Amino acid sequence: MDDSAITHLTEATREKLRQTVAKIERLEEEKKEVAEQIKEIYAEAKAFGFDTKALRQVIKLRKIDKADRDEQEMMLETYLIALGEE
Amino acid sequence: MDDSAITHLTEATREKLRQTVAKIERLEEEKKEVAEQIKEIYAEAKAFGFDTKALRQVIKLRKIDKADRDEQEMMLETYLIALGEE
Amino acid sequence: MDDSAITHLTEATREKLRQTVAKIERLEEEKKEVAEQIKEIYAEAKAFGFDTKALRQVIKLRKIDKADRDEQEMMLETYLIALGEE
Amino acid sequence: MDDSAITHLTEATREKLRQTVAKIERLEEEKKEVAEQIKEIYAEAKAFGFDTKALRQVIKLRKIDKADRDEQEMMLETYLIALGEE
DNA sequence: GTTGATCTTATTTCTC
DNA sequence: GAGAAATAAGATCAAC
Repeated sequence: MDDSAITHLTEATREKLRQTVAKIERLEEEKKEVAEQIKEIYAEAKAFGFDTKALRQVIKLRKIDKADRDEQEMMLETYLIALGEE
Repeated sequence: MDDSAITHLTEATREKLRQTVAKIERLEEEKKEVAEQIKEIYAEAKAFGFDTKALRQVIKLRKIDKADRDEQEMMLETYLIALGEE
Repeated sequence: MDDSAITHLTEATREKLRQTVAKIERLEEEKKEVAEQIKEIYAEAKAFGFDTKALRQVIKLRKIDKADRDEQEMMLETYLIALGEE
Repeated sequence: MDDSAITHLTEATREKLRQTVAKIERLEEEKKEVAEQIKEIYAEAKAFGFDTKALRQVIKLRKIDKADRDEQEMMLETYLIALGEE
């Protein structure tokens, strides 16, 4: 960050900026960690013998379903059965 | 994933599948929440008067800088080994 | 894309489609050739005794540096406008 | 590039290294340009009224086909007809 | 309402 | 062949 560029910001504004950047970077770090945990789950599932491509499809279908349950009834039923839920 | 493929999973395997799906969905929920928090920070910053486009650039630049710094740490050593010399 | 959808395209449109597909395929072929040339350069470098892993890092670092420089050019100006100051 | 790190390379080797890096960077630039040209073709096709999603599928199918012609005969016939080729 | 930007997912590619 | 990285594709959302 180039000091000369922000010299004429008030100290309060500069402080606000610093905090904002810090918060965003911390949250992005968190997000990254969660994303890595998800990858780990998929890796474990694969090691266990699941087809991760199919697994991803299931997740996606269930996600669509949550938003759109009414229009997708047949599909819903299909994958609920697939997951062994009745 | 088709019905016939699933039907003869053992109950243990089906249980494992259920747990895997549940874990992934929970983590994706977490990730989504963090993403929303990030959006909120940007919204607040905008309300405060910051230019969010520029703010995003700052974040991005700092990320590049960090990658750059990390890489440069490895680099002196690497160059020597790397360029065919010891 | 289904048959019935295509059948009643005009000949002019079909010709346009053919040309479009041909152009894309030619360009993808070109891209593939260039990628192969890059691989060859790395292979030659390796044969010459260079450590290709390090070479790749050099290329990558220079790319980051370039992105960094480009971004920094925009940055002074951007910061000022950006951070809510004129 | 840190001079002190490569000082003890012979001038010939350094020159070779420079040329290698330059060649790779030039080729990567070329590759990038070709990729941009492909994007342009898709943009033009879209402006013309083609469904780019379908277009991408056609390209993909034809690519698979090239590698795998025998196993894909019915599919092949379908999209050859679709493209108006007999 | 359409382009543009961002973010995420998916596929491919490369290396080990 | 498996894991990581690069590239491409698709989806989403804001801005003009």
